Amino acid sequence: MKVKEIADAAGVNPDTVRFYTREGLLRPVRNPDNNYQHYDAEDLRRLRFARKSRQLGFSLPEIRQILERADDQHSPCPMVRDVFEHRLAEVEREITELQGLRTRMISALTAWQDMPDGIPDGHTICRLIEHWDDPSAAPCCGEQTS
Amino acid sequence: MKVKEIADAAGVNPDTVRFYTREGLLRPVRNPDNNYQHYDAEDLRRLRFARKSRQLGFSLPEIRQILERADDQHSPCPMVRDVFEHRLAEVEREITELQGLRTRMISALTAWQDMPDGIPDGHTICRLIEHWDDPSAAPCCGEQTS
DNA sequence: CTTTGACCTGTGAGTTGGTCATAGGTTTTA
DNA sequence: TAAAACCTATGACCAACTCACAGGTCAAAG
Repeated sequence: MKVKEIADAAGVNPDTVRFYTREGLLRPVRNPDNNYQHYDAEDLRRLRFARKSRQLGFSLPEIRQILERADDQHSPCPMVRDVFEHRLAEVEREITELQGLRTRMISALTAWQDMPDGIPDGHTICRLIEHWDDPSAAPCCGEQTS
Repeated sequence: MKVKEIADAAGVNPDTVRFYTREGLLRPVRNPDNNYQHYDAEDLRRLRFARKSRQLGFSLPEIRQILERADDQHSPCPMVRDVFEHRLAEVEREITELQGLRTRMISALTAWQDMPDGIPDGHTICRLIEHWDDPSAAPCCGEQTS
């Protein structure tokens, strides 16, 4: 298969195939006549696997690691379970964070209904935002939230 | 105030101050003697405003737009309300998506408890992932989910 | 007076996972 | 035979910073 063929077969952009090849996830053979890359069924399996893994939140280095372990005839699955559980915890943390943000935004919108728009007066840019209370900000001195 | 002073006052990295300055969010005056930037109380207000806006999910171009409107003595608040409501909808969409992912991950982990690890056999890399069912994938031909 | 340390400057690179543009070579189709 | 569709490699671009580098400035301590 040539680049566009494998890309279509997996439903991705041809540039993604080239990118994954550069990253070492796919390993085509090169035709010396025309310098084209040639992908086989194994590459397609790897590509589909990589895409599924991406949907599950794995990073490209993690995926490459899994593929390399599989190449060595080791079962990558225990590792997959491990990374997967970490990823699940992260997803849950993100959900909690977003829900907190959502709650704060809704209460801010409610509070704003009663506030006039106002013209910037040199001390206040937009009181909607400046008077918005951020509970996640440290209430104490010299914070560096980054 | 010099860079580090305003950065400390707002609890951010000095490089962030320089970055925001390059981006036009802050407008210090330059001391011709030593070529240093000099920030005043207005810049500190703008910086704090920008950081609060970032926490609320505004992008830097949006923040710059709000600040420019405030400079022109127009009230940016109606615009803020507008962008804010869009942002809220987006946050809720993200929450829904992450919750769906979480559900699928948990059911996958449960299903995996009963599956053997297996050694890669040239057809399967890791059946944990390859046999994971993605309900968000289009069931039909030639998808391009990008 | 000099040195040390903390600060300042601008520029450029790195982060993540691709996507797009460009310029030039090849193959297929009309 | 010429145009369309493909291939190649390289590098820029997205967001919002962060960090590294090389060189200039300044305050206090020795």
